[in-house]
Amino acid sequence: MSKAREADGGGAASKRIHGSIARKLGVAIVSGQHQPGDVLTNEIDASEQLQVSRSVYREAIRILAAKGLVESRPKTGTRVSARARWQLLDPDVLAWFFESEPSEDFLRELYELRMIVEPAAAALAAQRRDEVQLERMRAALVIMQHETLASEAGRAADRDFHDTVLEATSNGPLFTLSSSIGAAVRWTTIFKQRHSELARDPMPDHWKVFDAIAAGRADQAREAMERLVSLALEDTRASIDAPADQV
Amino acid sequence: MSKAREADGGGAASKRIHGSIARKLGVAIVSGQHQPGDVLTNEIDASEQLQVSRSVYREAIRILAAKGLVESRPKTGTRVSARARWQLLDPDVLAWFFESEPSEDFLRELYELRMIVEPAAAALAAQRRDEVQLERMRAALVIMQHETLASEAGRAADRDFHDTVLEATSNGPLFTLSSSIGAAVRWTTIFKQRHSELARDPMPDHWKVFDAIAAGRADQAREAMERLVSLALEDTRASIDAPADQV
DNA sequence: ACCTAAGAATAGTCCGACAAATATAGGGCC
DNA sequence: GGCCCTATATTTGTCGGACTATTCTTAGGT
Repeated sequence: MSKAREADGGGAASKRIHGSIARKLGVAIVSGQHQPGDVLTNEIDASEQLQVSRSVYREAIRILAAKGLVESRPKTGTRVSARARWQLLDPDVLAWFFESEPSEDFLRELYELRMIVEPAAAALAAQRRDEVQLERMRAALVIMQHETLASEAGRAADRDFHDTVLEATSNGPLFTLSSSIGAAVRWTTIFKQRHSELARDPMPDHWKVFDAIAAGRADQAREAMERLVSLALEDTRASIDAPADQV
Repeated sequence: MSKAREADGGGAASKRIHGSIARKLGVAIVSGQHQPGDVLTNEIDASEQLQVSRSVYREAIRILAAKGLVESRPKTGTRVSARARWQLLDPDVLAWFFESEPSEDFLRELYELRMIVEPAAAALAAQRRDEVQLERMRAALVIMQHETLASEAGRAADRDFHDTVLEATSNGPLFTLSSSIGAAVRWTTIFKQRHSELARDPMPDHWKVFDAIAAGRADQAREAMERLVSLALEDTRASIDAPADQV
């Protein structure tokens, strides 16, 4: 599982060298390979081992520090920060988590967050969405229905739907969570698909959310989204507990 | 208002030069001085204007890029990203916002987020808190009661209480929001205090939340926290709408 | 036993050069 | 005349090395 993952691994962060170094170190940290408190190899040796210049290595460290994963001080060196300081909702950090088979606990916690945020967001979206957003939600669900979650296009449409709901809240900080929730949706969906197709058809739940938002019924939208997320959680949990099909 | 602000301005990020440059640019961006889409001065000229080496300037840019504020590409240069990409919940980004008088809309959005997250967190905390966390909440409230929100110690205790509630959810991603919500609490409280003391005594609301969490009553904790946040919102709104006392 | 000063290790900063990427403009071809 | 392709200029990206500032540690002095 430490093999190159093409889902997003070659994507945004790893075009430049400093980005790929940051990703490599980030994955090593969030996967527990470097524990909080551990001191990293000093810049000179580390950059030598990684075959990059010290400048590049330093820029990678700056990225990690900006996301709360490490802290640097002269003489002491660069050490992994306490987990409480990690920006777990940062899209990159989240992506790094999912590059190395996250723990079941972590998945559960993410679902818990979705369970808090998404129903409330759906309620706000029902009150504030405009026609353009509504149309985008509808289009996303249509694509999702045709393509199913087995294809990347279908999964992208799923994320697009959830993103647009967040966007329709007209709440900037809340919308920031869409990249986090989107990441959670993306990876957990892949987990589900990895096992047998015992997963239920997700479309009826999605349409109910959409209809409520379209009708402007906040409470109904909240409840529909609650059902959607909790059912998704059940499916994910089932596919984790179940003996793997193709390991 | 562009004067050095000592509340946290000289604190964590600005000891090293690259940190202070990142902060300076970050503030310029979130305050609208550089609009999304704008291209920043090229590295050579910019570092010259700022009187720092190009390496330092580049590390500052890496920090901003890690937080989603800018994107760099050869030939095109470094440009301010669309607002939707900004990691608005990052503690540093939030701090930069509050260094330059955030808009009323932004405050309202943050309260809306608190209104979604904190009641749910209180409910979870009621079910999961351990004795140590309970004791820390109690101690924080005692300090808050003695010091009042007029002193920094009192405000720190207030933040500590809210932090501990988040922590008691035993949910890592959720706890990540504590630094964001803590920042919101910190600055909005200062706003309230800036005006006349028409603010209500916040202690009864806080104690009700505490009692519910101590008793393990999830629903009661949720409702108490809902009241607490919505009353705080009212106070903040009132002190913004009211003619300023000392401008 | 405690305080103080010297030393060592590390990140931080600076500089200058070259490489890679990419948008743009210009020339050649159809 | 219009389109494609190539050359070029601009900007970030990468490199290597030197020197500085910070701070932990250790040895020495009181």
